[in-house]
Amino acid sequence: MTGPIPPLDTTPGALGGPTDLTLTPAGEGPALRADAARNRTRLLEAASCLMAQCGAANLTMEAVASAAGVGKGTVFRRFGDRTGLLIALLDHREQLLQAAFLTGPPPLGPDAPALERLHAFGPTLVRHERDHHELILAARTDPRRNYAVPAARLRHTHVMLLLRQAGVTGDTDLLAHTLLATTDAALVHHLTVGRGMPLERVEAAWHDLVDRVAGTTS
Amino acid sequence: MTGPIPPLDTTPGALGGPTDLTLTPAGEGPALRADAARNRTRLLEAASCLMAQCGAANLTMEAVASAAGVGKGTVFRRFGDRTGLLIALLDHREQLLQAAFLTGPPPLGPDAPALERLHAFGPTLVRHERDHHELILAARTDPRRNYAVPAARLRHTHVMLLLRQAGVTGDTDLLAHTLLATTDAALVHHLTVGRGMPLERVEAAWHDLVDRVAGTTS
DNA sequence: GGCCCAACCGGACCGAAGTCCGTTTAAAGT
DNA sequence: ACTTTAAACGGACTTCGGTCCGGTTGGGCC
Repeated sequence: MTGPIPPLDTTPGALGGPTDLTLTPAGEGPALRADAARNRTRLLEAASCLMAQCGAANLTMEAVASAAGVGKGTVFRRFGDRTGLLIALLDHREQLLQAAFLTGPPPLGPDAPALERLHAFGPTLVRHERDHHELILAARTDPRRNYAVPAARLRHTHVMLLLRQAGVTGDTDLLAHTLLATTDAALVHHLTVGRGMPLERVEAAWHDLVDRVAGTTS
Repeated sequence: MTGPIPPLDTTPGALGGPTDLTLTPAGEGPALRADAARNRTRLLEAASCLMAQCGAANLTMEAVASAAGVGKGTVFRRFGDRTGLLIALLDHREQLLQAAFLTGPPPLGPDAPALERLHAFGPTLVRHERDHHELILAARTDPRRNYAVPAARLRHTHVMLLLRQAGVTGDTDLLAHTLLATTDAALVHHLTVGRGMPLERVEAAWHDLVDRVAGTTS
């Protein structure tokens, strides 16, 4: 929290390419030393295992460290902080999602018309967020961080591109943010669990919103 | 975190009425004992003062306690946890905002047509969130909590009502959530600070979104 | 005015996040 | 194979949020 931020690599690809994250899933980090790489996977496995047992909220750094057979300092060196570790775990699970909408089959993948892909993207996201809401919410100590994370930027770029391909004019950048906001894990959790709303209604709202946004051309 | 939740009053009005929070700013708590009430205001003042000096992120419970001349246990008894204290501080600042759109002059207050009020509400919210973003973001440890807080519910109900009064049909409940999501402090901060976007553009996006949503009647 | 109990108070105590620094080691160059 | 150096390692240490429980006090009631 103090000092001018040490080297600190966090997750591989956390820094990403300079500005060209247009269509690549996630660039790998700058190559770790052999032992570091080994420990990294050990730590992620241990964390994943512990989380399955105790839940993401009860995951302690010390427990992860000793389960992986390393010291606590190592965990912090690798992931920066607790949130960094959780984000790394999350990133790993997001690879499948990214593959689905970047290179998968229609209607999500590139072989479908843009508007159709956009419609299909919402429910996919909502379900993904719901399935991992525990981890996602646990990883959200600093809200600012979520927008900076590569996975989030990728989603945003993707939606923005689809909007443009669908012929939507106007501020597609902010429209994409609006659309994505409706799939936020905290919101979905609040609606479905806290207020007992069926998931179908949330999905219907997505389709409705896409129609309202794409229907007119500003 | 364990146990079946003690009495724990948190902020006055934190619990709010059962379900009728339609138009009241915020009900007061169940009347504290004289010394408790005195300490409560002392604590809020001390916290507010310390925050001005060190920033919300560096506010420690112990510092607040000793600055107010009470023990640490007292702070936790009164506000439940750190987040509770921050929310109480925030609630205090929100009174003005609530007064403005519940009983204030047009175009925000009740003497203007619904659609006009809706248009005016966005920029007001965005500026409010930006002005207090430090406190707001610091208070957001558990994202689920933000939707349960009375101030958030009030905003939501307000927008939903305005939408209906403006003749918008469809799922106004979720549309209101969508609109409010675009004024989220973390998002606004990310856009304006992290990406250098002018505030006017965010406000323009609000107006555009209101038009797109209200333009068609589903 | 005096009694009683529920609510309040305080600060010792605990657990976990994050820091620090002396030691060890991978791997690149000679 | 040997040296060198930047990186990685580990665990003691600090700080802070949150809990606990014995002692104190406000205020309704007789």
